[in-house]
Amino acid sequence: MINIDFKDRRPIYQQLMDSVEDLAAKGLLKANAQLPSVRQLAVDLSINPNTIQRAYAELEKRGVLYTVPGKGSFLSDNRKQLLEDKENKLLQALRDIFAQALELGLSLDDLLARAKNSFKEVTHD
Amino acid sequence: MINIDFKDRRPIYQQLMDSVEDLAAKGLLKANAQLPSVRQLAVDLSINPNTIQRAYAELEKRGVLYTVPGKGSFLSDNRKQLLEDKENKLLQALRDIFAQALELGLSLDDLLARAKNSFKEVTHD
Amino acid sequence: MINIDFKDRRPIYQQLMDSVEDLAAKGLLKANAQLPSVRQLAVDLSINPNTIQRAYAELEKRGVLYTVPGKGSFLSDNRKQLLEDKENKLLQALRDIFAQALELGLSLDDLLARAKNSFKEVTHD
Amino acid sequence: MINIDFKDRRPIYQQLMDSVEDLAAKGLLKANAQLPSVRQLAVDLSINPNTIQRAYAELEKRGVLYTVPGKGSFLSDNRKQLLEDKENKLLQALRDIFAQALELGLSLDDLLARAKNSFKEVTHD
DNA sequence: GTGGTCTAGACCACG
DNA sequence: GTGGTCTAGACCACT
Repeated sequence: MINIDFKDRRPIYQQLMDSVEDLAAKGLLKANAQLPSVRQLAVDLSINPNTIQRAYAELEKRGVLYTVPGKGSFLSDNRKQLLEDKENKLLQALRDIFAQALELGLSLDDLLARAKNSFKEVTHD
Repeated sequence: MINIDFKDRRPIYQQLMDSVEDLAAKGLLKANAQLPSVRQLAVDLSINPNTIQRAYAELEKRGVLYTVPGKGSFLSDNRKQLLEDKENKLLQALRDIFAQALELGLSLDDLLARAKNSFKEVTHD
Repeated sequence: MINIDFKDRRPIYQQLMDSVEDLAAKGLLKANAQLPSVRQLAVDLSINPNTIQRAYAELEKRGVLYTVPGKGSFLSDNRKQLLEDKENKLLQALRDIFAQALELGLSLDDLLARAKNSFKEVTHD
Repeated sequence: MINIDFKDRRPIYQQLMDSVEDLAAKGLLKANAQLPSVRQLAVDLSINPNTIQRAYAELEKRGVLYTVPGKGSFLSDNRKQLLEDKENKLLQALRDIFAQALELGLSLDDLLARAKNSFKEVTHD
């Protein structure tokens, strides 16, 4: 369910956070479900517990999960908010791309059409 | 022409490289035009000369510029190649966004339409 | 009467102690009234009996309640003392706030007036 | 300027954050001033660099400081915002106290008057 | 020199 | 068992 890519430039704790957020946003983890314990996940992923701890702590500050000391970590009930946030990020990323295309003098519609085509090819597998 | 943002997360040498590439891709710097000397740019931007040196060295390795010992650094004549590269990067970025939208169950057309709309509003200034 | 908030940062045994002390100070629990048994409360609140045990033990150490082996736990007759303690805590908290306001250069009277106003608004329900 | 109390219950990194925020809010540290380096402060306070690093990282996320990798950490220019935040925290703390006093049946004006009096005595030194 | 990440291992509080 | 904090020491990227 959670994969770490050691070749990825992003730090491990960041990859972890993204994984958990994705799982939550996609609904693969239900609200109030208990997450693997820091130590267990550390063993499973062959990662130092401190690194897991850091990811969980940041996710708690962001409201993605809540933690009950001595009991464990549990997913928050905010999938809707998560989805909204991710949607806004995608929108902002698109706008940034649009701006760059504009500056380079590229046709936006042409670019989008080509992106769609090559995307379909890839996902036809 | 070249601005450095110290609060930007990207390293300074990276920002420098991006700036030069952008200027070249947009045609604001012509082929074979002489670039500011390492020392001059270091003074202008209040940056360590080593940092400028690194950026120039990387850009030379990428073929964006060439250096004539004792004379200075000059822009290569490869605007076409640069534009193509940037276009491919944008396409790849779009495909990544498409994939994420798909995973989140968002409507791609809807997302694109909204991005276009909010983009137009912003750029109507 | 007693509520536990698992998302509260305070440990559960602490929340329990605070609840009992509050009920006693407010007079909602009379002197010598019998408290729920450890087992009963553990079931009611879905909490580990050890946690209840710890809270009761601490409360007994503080003189808030007394335990008759084989019969149960009963509230001590010290509401006056409890009230005084809580009052002193509030006074100390106020003094701390005053000190902080002073350090930040805020007007104490102004701050108090605004706190009163916004407090009244909230409690006018 | 920065003191750590090992008897304090608050974790060290938390004390550190509070200290820096206080210095910034009180204006004892000017905007864009460079903070001691992680390693230097670690030596000065006899604390592990990781702990300093953690405090600085959190302060950066809160916008209290910004960091230029390879150069150092610098105070952000947001004293006004900091002061406002601290003021709101004090207001909220006051409202909480008011609510508790109300529940205990204490006279708010009486409580405030006594707090003021005892506060003056202490600060008359 | 600077900050950022990670590991290993320890100790504490909580349930 | 759980999470939270801290130390020691290492390595990396950046200036």
